[in-house]
This record gives sequence, C-alpha cells and structure tokens, in this order.
Amino acid sequence: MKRKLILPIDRGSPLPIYYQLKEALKQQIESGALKPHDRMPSERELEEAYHISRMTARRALAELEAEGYIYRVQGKGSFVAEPKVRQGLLWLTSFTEDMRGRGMRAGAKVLRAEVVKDERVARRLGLDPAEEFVMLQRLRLADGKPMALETSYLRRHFCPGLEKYDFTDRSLYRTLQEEYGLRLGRAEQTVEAKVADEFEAELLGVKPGTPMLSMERITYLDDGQTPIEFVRSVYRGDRYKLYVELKRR
Amino acid sequence: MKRKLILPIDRGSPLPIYYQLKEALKQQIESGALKPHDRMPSERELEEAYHISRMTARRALAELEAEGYIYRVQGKGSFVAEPKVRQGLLWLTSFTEDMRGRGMRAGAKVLRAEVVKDERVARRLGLDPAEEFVMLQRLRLADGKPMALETSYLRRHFCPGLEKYDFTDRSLYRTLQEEYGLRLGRAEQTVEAKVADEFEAELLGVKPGTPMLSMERITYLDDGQTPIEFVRSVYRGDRYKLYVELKRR
DNA sequence: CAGTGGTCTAGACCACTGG
DNA sequence: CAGTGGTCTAGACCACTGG
Repeated sequence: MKRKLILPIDRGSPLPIYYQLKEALKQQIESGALKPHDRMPSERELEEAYHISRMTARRALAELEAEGYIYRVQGKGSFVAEPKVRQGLLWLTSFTEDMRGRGMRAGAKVLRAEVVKDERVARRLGLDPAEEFVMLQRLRLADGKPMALETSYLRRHFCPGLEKYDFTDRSLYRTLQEEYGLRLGRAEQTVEAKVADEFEAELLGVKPGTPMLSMERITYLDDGQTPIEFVRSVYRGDRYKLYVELKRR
Repeated sequence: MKRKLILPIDRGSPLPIYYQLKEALKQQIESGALKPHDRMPSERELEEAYHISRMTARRALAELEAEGYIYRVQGKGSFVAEPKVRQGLLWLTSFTEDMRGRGMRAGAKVLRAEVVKDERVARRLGLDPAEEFVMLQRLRLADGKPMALETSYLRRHFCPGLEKYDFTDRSLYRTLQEEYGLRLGRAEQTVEAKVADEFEAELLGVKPGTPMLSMERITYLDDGQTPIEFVRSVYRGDRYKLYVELKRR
C-alpha cells in the first residue's frame, strides 16, 4: 500500500524530529483521519518518506504506543488503538456521573448547606485555619435508595453564595463550573474500609457495624495545585464497589 | 568515581540486554544499595562495564526514568528518585513494591501452593472450566505483622511447575518474568468493603467483624488481552488505605 | 575543559505474521 | 517469501553542568 504522507516535519526546528513526527501522527488519530484498527505507516515507510533513520521513526511510534494511541504487533504492523479510557487512571466524576455509568438514577437529599470554619479540613488542604468553607452535606440516592453520605467543604472565597443553591436536583460540579467559572483538574483520594456508626447507619438504612467504603478526596482546580474542595464520603459496602484499571510500570 | 558493577547480564538469555540491565539496576534501588539521590552509573560507564552500546544502556535508564525509579539531568547525570508513595491504585504493583512505597518491609507466609481446577475462577477469566491453575495462598506481612491474605490463581499452562518454588521470600511477579518470560501488562481490579470472617480474622490477628478491604484483580499479559492471573486479596482495614489520583475528563 | 544526557544515523540480525 | 516490529551496534554532533 502506497500512501502519501504530507505531515509537516521541520528539520530546522528546535523540536526533535521524533517528537514532531509523533505529534503529527497523534493529530491524524485525534482528528479521525486514522480510525481505530487502521494500519499506521510502518517504520520503514516512515524512514523512506521523511528521510530519517529507522530508530527515529521507531521512537515516534514507541511513544505513541506508550501513550496508548496505537498498539503494535510483531510481524503485522502498528495500528490505531481504541480510544481508551486512559489506562491506569480513575476519572474524577461526580456522584451523578458515577451512578449513570452504573445504570442507576442518582438523587440527593440535602442535609446541611452552610458557611463554616473547620480547622481540620483547612489543615488537610494546607490552608489558614481561619479559612471559610461552604459545607454541603447530602445523602446520595441511587434508584431512590440511600447509597452514600457525602460531606463537601468548598472554599467560600472561590464560590460565595454557593450555600444558597438547592442541590437536591442540581450538580455541584456543574454549578461550580457554570456559575463560578471554576474548572476542576485532578484530585487525590484515599479509600478505606470501616463500619457504619449509628448516625450513618440510621441515615443509610443499614445496621451499625455494616461494612462501608470510606473515601476522602481533595480536589484541585485545573492549574493542578489550587485546592478547592475537601470531600468525605461513606458508601454502603453492600451496594457499592470500586472499579479500577491498573497499568504496569 | 570508579565503581565495580557486577550485576549479572546473560547474553544467552532470551530476555533483552536492556531489560536485564534495567531489572538489575531496579533491584539495586529496591534493595536499598542505591539510595534516593545517589548517582546512577552514566551511560558511558554502563557501555564500558558491560560491553554494550550506548543506545542499549540508554534504553535501560530511559525506562527506569519512565517508571519513576530515577530522574535524569542533562549535563549532570542520572539519580535515584524518591520512592513515590502516592498512586497506590494507579500502578499494577506487587505487594512488596506497595509496602516499600509505604516505608514498610514486606514478608510472606505460604499457606498453600498447589495445582487446582476452579470453575468460578475460570469463568471470571473467560476460560474453559477445565483450565488448570497454580493456586498460591499467602499471608502477607508488613514489618512482620499480618497485613493481608492473598490468594492467587495462575494459569498453569503458562507457568508449569510454579508451585514448586518457595514464595516465602520470593517475588511472584519477578519469578513469572525471569523464570517463565511472562511480562505483565495491565489489570482490572475491584475494591469492596467487607468484614473479616472467622478464618481471615484468625490468620490476620483481628476480631471477626473487623472492617476489611476486599479486592479482586484480573491481571493480563503485556499484549493487554491474555488473562494470566486472578487474585483475591483481603486487607486489614485498620492497617491499610488505598491512595488514588483522579483526573478530570 | 571533561563529562553528562538528548538526538540521530545507517546499518545488522532476529522472531514473527501472512500469503 | 517479503514485510513487520524488536533488539543492538558503533559511531556522530549537540546542549548543558561544573570545576
């Protein structure tokens, strides 16, 4: 198969050739010009088309493979990968998105929505103990039945007046984005096993002593370093399971 | 600085030279022989010491860098990285690697090591019900105290005789790689909360009813689609916590 | 200045896939 | 068999760091 490759490679650029080639091929994949399982140009084809050495062509393809854009099969060739859930990562999703992904309908009952100070939370976020938060506590429902107890602390300074919205049928993350222009980037989360205390058991409709998944999350803005939220969640162990994809280093 | 490097490299091995070198250097780091911020041998030193080309030495170092074991500074050299603690859930790690990242010493007590058939496990892996597995059950220790009960099922066809090794002080994943040439790619894992049953409680030294993190994992070879292992692990909820990094889509 | 990592070349042999 | 990716060689020039 002969194909015309007219991707721009600039040998005068300070950017390495393998990098320019990698980005150009990536662009082809992301634009849809190359579709999943389409054959990529072979190393020798790239060598000839761009007058580069095979090792340089290889490096571009090897990095695309490492980044999950293509897969390679010895003796056959390189092929465009299925647009993957980027391996190895969990996605930062809202409860609503999470439940939808599991085929359940999400709901909420707002228990508290008020401005508070909390030294422990402030410390966890590395902030001044006097920092003010909007504290939002919701019982989260899946298909109408209790699934989790979620307590969020948002830095008031970034979203003044947040406590006035009714979050019964409203997405917190969507509100942050649409009303305050806050875009979330990443989060750090811990996951532990515990048993329900009386308060949680009562609210979630289980017996005290029932196993629960307890999670704490610190959410950052899309600059990756400004903490905006601390969340403590307790999920019913009998209804909730975490799915993770792991990748070998 | 002149240093004697007597890491074993076998040119007759089916394993690539760069890979053997990478694993040998990784071993030096994990054993503590090389400490954080220690200087690694330079590419030219490796070239000379092992009579290999610089590109081969480079590849070993480049992969160690990609895996987070070392960092490299142009004009200065390569250095051992700080052991990273985070991302316990991101990477497919062995128990030993996981504990090391938490600053604890890993150990094991082998409870069972035998060839079995197990229809439920076979079904979970999408295999013939008659598939034979090497079942390895270990009590996992951290700093000498029970941390988890781990039951692995490995497809016997891929690693015949595996049950004859003594895994008290031996890494299962390292054995798969070095003795059977099996390289792991990715895994799918579930995480649940449960309470310890009597058997687990007895072994792990907790009371029945103690909260536990229960995980199931299906591990695939580096082709990404051949299942090789099913693992069921139960971690003490009072000693173990998962760390996850989440990214916003 | 010698030493480091970063990029690149122009070859080589190998194992593997498919026709 | 021709074509593919996987590994490896023995060089080269470059930018950068530190003494």
